[in-house]
Amino acid sequence: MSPPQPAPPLWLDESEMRFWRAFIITATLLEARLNRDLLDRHGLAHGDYVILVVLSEQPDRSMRMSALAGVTATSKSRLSHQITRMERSGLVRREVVEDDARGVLAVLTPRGLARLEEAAPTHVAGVRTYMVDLLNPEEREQATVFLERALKVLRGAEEGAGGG
Amino acid sequence: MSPPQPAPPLWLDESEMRFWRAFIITATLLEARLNRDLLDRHGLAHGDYVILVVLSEQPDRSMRMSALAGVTATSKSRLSHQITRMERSGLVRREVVEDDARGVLAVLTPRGLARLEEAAPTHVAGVRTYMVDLLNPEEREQATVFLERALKVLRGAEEGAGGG
DNA sequence: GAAGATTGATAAATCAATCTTG
DNA sequence: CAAGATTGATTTATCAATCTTC
Repeated sequence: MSPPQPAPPLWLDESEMRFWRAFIITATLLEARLNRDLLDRHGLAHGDYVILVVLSEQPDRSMRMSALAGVTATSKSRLSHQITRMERSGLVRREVVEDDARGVLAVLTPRGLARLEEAAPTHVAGVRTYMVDLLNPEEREQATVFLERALKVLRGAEEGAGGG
Repeated sequence: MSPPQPAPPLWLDESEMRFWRAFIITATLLEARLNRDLLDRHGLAHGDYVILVVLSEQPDRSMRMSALAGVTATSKSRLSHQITRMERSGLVRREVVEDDARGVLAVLTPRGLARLEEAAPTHVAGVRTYMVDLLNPEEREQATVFLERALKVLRGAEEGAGGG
């Protein structure tokens, strides 16, 4: 047993609160803004865009459903519905995995790739304007270190509470 | 007219991309985790919790709908539906504004306050564990400065594209 | 007619249950 | 029976239209 530690305060002080609010509101507004820009100019939701990007980066332009869900931080159920919609729009197609008939591959279609390339400049411009341009490289590096630390903690916390 | 500026690159480099992904995925997972913790332990959605907090901080424990929508970064339509649900659960009530019969006040009820106080420790613990504890005060201050800069840009970008 | 807010219809996300293969 | 994924029912979010008051 370790000696008794002072418990963390039960409330956030003003500085902590300011930080916390800035983070959560910024994240909310940012996602909404990128989503709106993509939707208005290219008829593509931000969520769909992310999936297209991830698939496009794979050597075979495809990924298993569960892996895709993990990378994009969405539930398997939600991803399944989403891929169904994207399939209907011809952006991706499903394919059964060789050697494991349980597995399903989401595959980027030529049409999906074309739509991605069309929308990418809008997205990149948004990411620059609302985020990247507001930090110099050193600050960005620091921020990334912090965010990846948080990511690690959050990924750890995911275990134990099922990801539906 | 200013002299021609070099255009920003059309793509994100690896460092920018890493930063961007870390941000968006962290934000997604964080909101999901806080939501889940509150829901599982207190039957309260994170969105509802935020509204309760904001109202509780007002001198008269109330706020106009449009102001509340602005502060919490949600659309007026969405807020209206949400307040209706919260009203049904007895967490808030609506009240007409004096001197402007168009205005509606969302008012925190005693029951809403009780539920907030009950849930707060869970939320605070989460915010500490997943965010605040991962930065020292100086880093946090820097991060806040950046986030508030982003917030300003995003709030500016909101104008011109209506908020439902 | 603009500001403040709500409504009802459609679309998307969540939850619990299910199906198939390993 | 666990892993991978889907389905259908319910809940929540979004969109366009509307209503009332200034």
